[in-house]
Amino acid sequence: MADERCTDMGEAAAGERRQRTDKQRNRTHILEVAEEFFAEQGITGSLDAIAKRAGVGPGTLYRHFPNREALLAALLQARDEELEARRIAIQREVTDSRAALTQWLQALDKWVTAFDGLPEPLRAALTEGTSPLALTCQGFVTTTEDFLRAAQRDGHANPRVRGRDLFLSTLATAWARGAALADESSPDALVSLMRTGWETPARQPTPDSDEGPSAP
Amino acid sequence: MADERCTDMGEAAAGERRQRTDKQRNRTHILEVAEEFFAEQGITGSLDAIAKRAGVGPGTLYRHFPNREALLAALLQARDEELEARRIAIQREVTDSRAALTQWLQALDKWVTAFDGLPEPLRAALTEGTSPLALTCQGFVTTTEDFLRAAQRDGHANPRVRGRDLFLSTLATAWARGAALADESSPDALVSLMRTGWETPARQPTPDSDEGPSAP
DNA sequence: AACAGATAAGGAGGCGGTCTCCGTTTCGTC
DNA sequence: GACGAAACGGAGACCGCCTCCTTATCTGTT
Repeated sequence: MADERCTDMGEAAAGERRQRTDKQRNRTHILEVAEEFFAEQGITGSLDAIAKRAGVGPGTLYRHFPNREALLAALLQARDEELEARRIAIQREVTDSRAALTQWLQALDKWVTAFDGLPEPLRAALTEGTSPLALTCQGFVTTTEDFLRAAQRDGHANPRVRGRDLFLSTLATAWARGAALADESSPDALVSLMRTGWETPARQPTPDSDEGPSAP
Repeated sequence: MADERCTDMGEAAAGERRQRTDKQRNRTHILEVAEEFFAEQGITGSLDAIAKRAGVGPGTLYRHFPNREALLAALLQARDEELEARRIAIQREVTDSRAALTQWLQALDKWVTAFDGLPEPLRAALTEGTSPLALTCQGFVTTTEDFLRAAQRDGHANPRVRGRDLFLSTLATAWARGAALADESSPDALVSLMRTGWETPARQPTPDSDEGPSAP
């Protein structure tokens, strides 16, 4: 999004030298290998190991992707586009705003679960803002807000809930799924817990004051 | 809980030799230092650094606490007792089962937030079961189940929710709080989202089938 | 009080991970 | 082809976890 090294060939803008083909090739190959590697071992696997498997030196890997987050961001970019496409599809096809929000959250959940351990760096990106992942996240928060606003307008969602809360919840749910308490029913349970949380605007929320703890 | 090295002095059971006083002293001192250290830097700080700050060699630290989890577990033990006391207090004083569950969840949340980054190893302990933290967690899940059952009996809680889901949610919420999206309102928002999830048993949950995604 | 045996402390060092620096190679251009 | 810029490779610095073996310390006994 930010720069154009994702364009197919490294075409120089003006009279500048063209990007070297070996660089492009290496980049692509590293990404392929990393994708496979992260899919196998989760995102905490050794970067040097990825370099080795890709048949390049560590230096090469780190020149292309200065750290794990950068690599992750590049890897996620393709999926970003998928998700964006999904967003457009939902907005075009799904007229019921409640169903639209639900489907968007499902899509988001799937994106967030692309690799094992992904929620952690995403959360970190959210706070630090310096990560290459941060921008993407922010965009999806905004999208979530759009869907949410529509659902709220139609009375399908609790008006006090915010888009970022929903995004964070999705992240947290995906994170928790990593545990699942050795029990496959928990993931669904959490999702529906969260859904019940945002979905019903009908009931008056219980006043907070009536059961504050007397102990500190 | 499992062994008795928590007894005040290292009194031997039978004709066995007494525990050396320097060992006891070191253990205590390491714990003090670790508590301070984790409070400052979160639980991911270097263990060697703790040993250094405590003025002992790394070997000494690792003999007392074979890994980070063991150290954490020892550190948490005092707080376990606090939480247990709180449980008893709630069960004794709070008659309304809904308020009791809420207060218990608050206490749990506080315990889980004792140190920065704590939710992560707790979640891991939950799945792997081999961790010294696992037993404690399991106990708290059970307690949560007790409170929840009571609330469900009185019609205050959704009967489909399970104790472990609530525990996991608490964990996940605490985890998310680490991010908070640079925004102090999110933590509360998540907690209330979750609460709305378990609290209302009145509404019939929307059938899942009506809005499944058409896309894969 | 001194001794002997058990017990614990200390810390060097192995391992594996991240990341950097610089000599060498490869590529695009003239 | 030859030249210069660009990219590569990998040795190695640094750090964190953890182990192993030597040395120091403590405890119960004579």
